[in-house]
Amino acid sequence: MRDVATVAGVSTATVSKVLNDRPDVGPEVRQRVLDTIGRLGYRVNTVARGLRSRTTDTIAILTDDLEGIFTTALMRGVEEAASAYDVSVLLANSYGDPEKERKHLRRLLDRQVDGLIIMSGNRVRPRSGPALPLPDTPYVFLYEYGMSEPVPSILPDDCGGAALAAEHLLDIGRRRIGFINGPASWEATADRLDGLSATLRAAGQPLDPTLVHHATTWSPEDGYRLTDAMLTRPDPPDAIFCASDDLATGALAAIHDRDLTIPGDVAVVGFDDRSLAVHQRPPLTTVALPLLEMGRVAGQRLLSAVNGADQHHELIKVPCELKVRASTAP
Amino acid sequence: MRDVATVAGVSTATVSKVLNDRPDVGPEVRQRVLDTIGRLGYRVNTVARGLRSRTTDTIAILTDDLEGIFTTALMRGVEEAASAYDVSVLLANSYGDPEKERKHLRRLLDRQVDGLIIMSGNRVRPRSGPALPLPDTPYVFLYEYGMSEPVPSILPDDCGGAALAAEHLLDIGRRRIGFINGPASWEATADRLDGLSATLRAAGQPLDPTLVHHATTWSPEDGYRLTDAMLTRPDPPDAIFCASDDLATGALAAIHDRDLTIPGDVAVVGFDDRSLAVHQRPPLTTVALPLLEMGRVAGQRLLSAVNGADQHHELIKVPCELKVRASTAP
DNA sequence: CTGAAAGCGCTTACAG
DNA sequence: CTGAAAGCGCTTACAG
Repeated sequence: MRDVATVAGVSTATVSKVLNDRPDVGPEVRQRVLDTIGRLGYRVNTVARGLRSRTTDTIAILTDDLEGIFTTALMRGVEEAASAYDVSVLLANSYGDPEKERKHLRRLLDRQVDGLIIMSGNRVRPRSGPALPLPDTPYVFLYEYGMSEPVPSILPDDCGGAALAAEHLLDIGRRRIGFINGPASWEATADRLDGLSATLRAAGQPLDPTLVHHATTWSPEDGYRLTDAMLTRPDPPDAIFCASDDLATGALAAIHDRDLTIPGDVAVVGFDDRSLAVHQRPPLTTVALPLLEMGRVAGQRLLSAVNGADQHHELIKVPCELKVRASTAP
Repeated sequence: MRDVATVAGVSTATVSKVLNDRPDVGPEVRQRVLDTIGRLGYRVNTVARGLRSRTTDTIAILTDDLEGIFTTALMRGVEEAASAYDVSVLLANSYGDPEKERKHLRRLLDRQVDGLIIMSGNRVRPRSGPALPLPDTPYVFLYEYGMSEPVPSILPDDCGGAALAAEHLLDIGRRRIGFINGPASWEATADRLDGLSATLRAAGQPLDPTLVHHATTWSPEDGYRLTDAMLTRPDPPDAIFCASDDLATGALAAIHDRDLTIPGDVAVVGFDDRSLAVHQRPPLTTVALPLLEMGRVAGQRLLSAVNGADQHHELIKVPCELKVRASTAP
């Protein structure tokens, strides 16, 4: 920078002003400085800038599960939002261990990160506050939520997603809708049941409680078993909504094995929109978790907090999207 | 830091020495400083340290595919290695776009990262050098390789992995081994064929060329089709090795559908060890890609380069591991 | 063994 | 509109 100043015949203060697009620089001086910077290939030292300006243009993702099936899509959303503002993203993995979380937080604070995204790669559930108090550093929760911390939590709208599935099944004329829910220990399952049941009730087609099952695992095997059981009834369902694509995969197999047609005899809708959904035979209609968008929202909310926006306790539910495929569309 | 110095009655230079475990501090002074640091809850400012010491204890992962199926495991390995040395990891996603890669590199260099891991989340293949010359910043390639850059590339040992599968099948007495390879445009497929064929030849049981197939996609459907074709032969194989778990999934289904037993009539081995492998019926024996270990090795090699170790052009092949499950073990 | 001084590369009041 | 000066919070020769 001193070199640039010397060559351009100005002070380093002026170079700095040009670099930071300050208005108080004359146009011809600005141009001269810009030219010199280009000619010399000068690049700002972000570390020095950070020391002086007390802001590092860096945020961190602290996750409990770097290998969760939803982690990458969430991270990509965050990275996208951050990159758009020339903010870099640090990655830290706590493995869900509070001790590791504390160590990472300490390191990240030492590094003067501007903000933190505390993220689960796993499932929506409440969690306690950060393992270290963060009085001066904004943060948000992503795909999990705080109970009382004065920050937003970014979540999928599971209830609304299930409602989309319900409306779609009603639209295509289904009247007996079976529901295979996931393990009750997953909070999202309650929301998905609520969305389905409220929508059907509002349409005057209340859910038959004997057609509602809680699987004990998310596996295709459970989906198969529960679907098969429903198909043996004298009054089998004409549609089955599954709370995950894995369950739905099992449902498809069970329907096939009984030589029923999909969606002719039984329509099937999944949840999540994992990559396997589109590869089913027939391709599976499913409710897509808005992971990318959730990541983006988390990044944007965090960055506005970094820039001084107020934060308060808040659950932000990002809408899901229905992907209609052949398992409901003949 | 000045506060600590004042309270402990020493100079900031001494505090710094204590912080950095320099030997030239008296034991009682050291203890006094340590106590004061604890009492005041002092934390070093990494940014200031970085400015002065010209090292940031930060490396970056620059990937072309943040959502690749192998990305998270690779990243976790890198994160683990870095964390062990108290080094932080920045994440950047180029989407495989050289222009984006250049932009990210520029930003990362401005941030004075100590080193870079240039990673594919996709597949092994050669690539050109970094989109920006990196004269002063060490880097390594991960899950892809440079043609001539003087740096190591960390890759899976596909050839050795296929050899493991071959040895295992010979061990359990199989003599007619079919091979369903992936699309030839993936470099790894050549290595996997080599490993299989060399091992069988060495054992005096050369591969029957009519039992070697190149699928056009990695999909279960292709695995099904090619397996089914082999099973209609008068001399069907007693084992099928597939170059991916997805292909193997199709193979399992085809064998089932012909009412043959696994592994009794036909043993099946996959490749990759994706999570679906263990959930097959029967659970699938497969060659595990050493993703975690590859990430670790990449991190360690990079960090030793950061610490001054010499680098040269080198392909580091990390051994795969055979996971024996019920599809070969009765 | 300890400390005074310089300096890493910037930005920011402030004076002119 | 431009620049001299101070300072962000550390570390590092160097002197004692």
